[in-house]
Amino acid sequence: MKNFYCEYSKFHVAIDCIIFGFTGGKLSLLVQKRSFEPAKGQWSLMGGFVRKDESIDEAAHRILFELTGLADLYMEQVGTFGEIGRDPGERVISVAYYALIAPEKYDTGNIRNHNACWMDMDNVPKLIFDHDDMVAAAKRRMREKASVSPIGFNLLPEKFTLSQLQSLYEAISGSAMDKRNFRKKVASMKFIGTTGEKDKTGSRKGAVLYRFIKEEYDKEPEFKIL
Amino acid sequence: MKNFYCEYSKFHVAIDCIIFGFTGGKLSLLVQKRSFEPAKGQWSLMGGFVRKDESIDEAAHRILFELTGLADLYMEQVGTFGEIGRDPGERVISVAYYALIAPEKYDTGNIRNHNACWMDMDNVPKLIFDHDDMVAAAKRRMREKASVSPIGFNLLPEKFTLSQLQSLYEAISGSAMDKRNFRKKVASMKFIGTTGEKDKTGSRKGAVLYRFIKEEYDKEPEFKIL
DNA sequence: TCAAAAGTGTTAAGTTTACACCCATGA
DNA sequence: TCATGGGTGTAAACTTAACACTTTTGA
Repeated sequence: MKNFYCEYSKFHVAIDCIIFGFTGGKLSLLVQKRSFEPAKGQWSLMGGFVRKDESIDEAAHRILFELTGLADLYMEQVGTFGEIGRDPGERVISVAYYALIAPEKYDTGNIRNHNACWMDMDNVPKLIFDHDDMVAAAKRRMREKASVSPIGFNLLPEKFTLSQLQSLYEAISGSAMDKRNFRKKVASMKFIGTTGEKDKTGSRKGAVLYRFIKEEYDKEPEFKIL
Repeated sequence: MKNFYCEYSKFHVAIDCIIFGFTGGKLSLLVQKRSFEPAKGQWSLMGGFVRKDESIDEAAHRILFELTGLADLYMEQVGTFGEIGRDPGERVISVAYYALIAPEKYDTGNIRNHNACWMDMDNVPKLIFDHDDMVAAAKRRMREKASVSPIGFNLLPEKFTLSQLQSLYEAISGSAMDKRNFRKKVASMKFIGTTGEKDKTGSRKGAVLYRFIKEEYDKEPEFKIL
């Protein structure tokens, strides 16, 4: 026997990316008008096929880079979707990843080139195949992770106000929070510190700008919000 | 263009199963001596390749059935492992699933036929390839899920004592619990009810046997232990 | 009769929730 | 001067954690 494996079937393996953004107090999703058959012209997640010379994580980063021009996005695998008929074109097994992208990093030009656009999270059109399931799974996973790990900062600009931070977590959890209780909790987190600067764009009074201090978090990596 | 997909690479896709058991107050793992190259004779997870005519979930159930003879095990996908050199034989992308198996269901004969055996959880030998990573990920996922959903009962016999239940959750969480606090919590869960029977094997006095009442749980599906 | 596991309540500490007003500023 | 978002503390409700002795019974 030269190679035990060769008698088994091989499959196309794809990556699909659920790309979350946050602007104007709302979560949004980056979706794409599909430019090839099957389902050409319909809305879908950004995706692509895994190549021989890359791991699946590398493939996910490459695909995301092609669309956004950004190489260092926070990404996490959600799960793999392998129903037989999920892609009517041909059997494809697809690994879903979610990514978090900060508004300051949006490269509108690059995104437009790919027929992609941001859609308000609770107003996403019907997507092709099982992409709606992928989005649902990604939301669930992202929410769980965000409640227990400081990944949310990847959705905010480097410097942010406490009101922004609160509205982010309200959007993630889908429920309103008490301002004073929220600020009390933030005050107890040494890894969220003031920059000394003020943001005057959001109010007449101006709000203090805070930042996430990774070095502090790494000293004592505990996080619990929501 | 006849088929847009055909220019892309195809991959072997495998399933690897992390099979958890619980006996004698300890979690255990079902591992297998590999009967083919590469890495023949070394310890590995139970696995197999996905076939053309089945979804990946179906493949996972099939593989588990071949080993255990059981069709209705609790299973959940952990994640997909796709590093290029993870299998030195050939490029294989592998989807890991964990399964929970109750001691009363152990079919020792069938398991032996597959060169498989139960290993005490914190005494598992070094496994091939990235199987140790898979086990670590599965443990993490199983613990998280078990703390918030009543999947643990899949590791117990139909009828169990409160001491058994407590030692299960101690094993899952890796930390001791207070007996009175634990029983208080259990008492507040309407979906854990007494059977009226007693188990005399574990002590002279005998302990009341309880059971998980799915119908009750479904009425008000909330669970929080640990 | 005694060893071994089963069973049983109370209190203190900590956490979470609810709640309302003053401040600073630019228009 | 006033409309707008920014900022601040306290008390009650609830949850969690700590803790030790009595019961039953087979060997």
